[in-house]
Amino acid sequence: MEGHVIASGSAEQVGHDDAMADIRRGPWTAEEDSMLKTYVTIHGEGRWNSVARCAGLKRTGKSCRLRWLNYLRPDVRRGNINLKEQLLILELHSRWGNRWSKIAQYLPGRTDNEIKNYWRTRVQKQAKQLKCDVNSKQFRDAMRYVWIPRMMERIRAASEPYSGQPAATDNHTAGVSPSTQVGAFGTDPADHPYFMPAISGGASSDSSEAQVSSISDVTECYDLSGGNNNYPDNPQNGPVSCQPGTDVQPSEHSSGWFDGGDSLDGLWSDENMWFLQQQLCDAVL
DNA sequence: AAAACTGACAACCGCTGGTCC
DNA sequence: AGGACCAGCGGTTGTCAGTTT
Repeated sequence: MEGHVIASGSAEQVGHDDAMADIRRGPWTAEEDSMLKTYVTIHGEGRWNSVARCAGLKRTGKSCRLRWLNYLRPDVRRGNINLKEQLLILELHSRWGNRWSKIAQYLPGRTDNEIKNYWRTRVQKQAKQLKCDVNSKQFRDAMRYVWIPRMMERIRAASEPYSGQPAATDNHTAGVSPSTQVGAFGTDPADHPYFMPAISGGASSDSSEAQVSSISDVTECYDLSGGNNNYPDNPQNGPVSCQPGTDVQPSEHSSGWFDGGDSLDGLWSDENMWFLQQQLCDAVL
């Protein structure tokens, strides 16, 4: 769809010239993308207002910056967020809350906008299904006791190509009963071989600051790694990133539950939901 | 086949903090 | 000191493709 032109500037950063007179809004065209990309490639990022002006774009500097960072930047990754990335997002969000840009720093190629959208569309949806708030203790427990352990189990299974069970086969399809597949992790996170200390620390606290371990604990303990040091806070011991080359990918024979969307659906089957609600009720009582 | 609904994602908005003059 | 400008952040909305009815 073509973007439209507005007659007057928005309140944001009202400029001192009349460039605001015909600012385009809405979806970017291929031509605009090309103009912006060419300009930034030659002149570099920054000074977005002048980028917009000098590149001949009838956009705000803000809009140019956003388009570049979220879409045109060469290293931006597109496509489904894989399990490792999902796990990292859950972990980092449990620590920092809605600090999307900070979280995005640990997922190279992913933008804060993408992570924010993931959280809103996938994670909040599950909270809604459980009839609890995404920030509630109940939902955090659900993540801790079921969601994250299952994700880690899947990642582990995928990293062991043939250890008795196909790496990319859901327990449903593998014929494991619902009660077994969930119950195998127990109700005590400490029972679980992949229990995450970082998250357990805040178990009884609503404070996201409470008893958190270093980021490196998470990935070092569970070896999500592919070996990468691209971490702003801790370049030497930072968490292992989700580089394209180290993604957990479905095998040729997989049923595809490693693509972003399916993985969550599998985790939140009716049986799992029932189990979760039972657990949550028990926890409350 | 078409309308209604839903989910995913792109884009915008308001606000905040930093820098410069 | 304080105003103007700017970059960046997080929340929200708009759009569109896919799905369901």
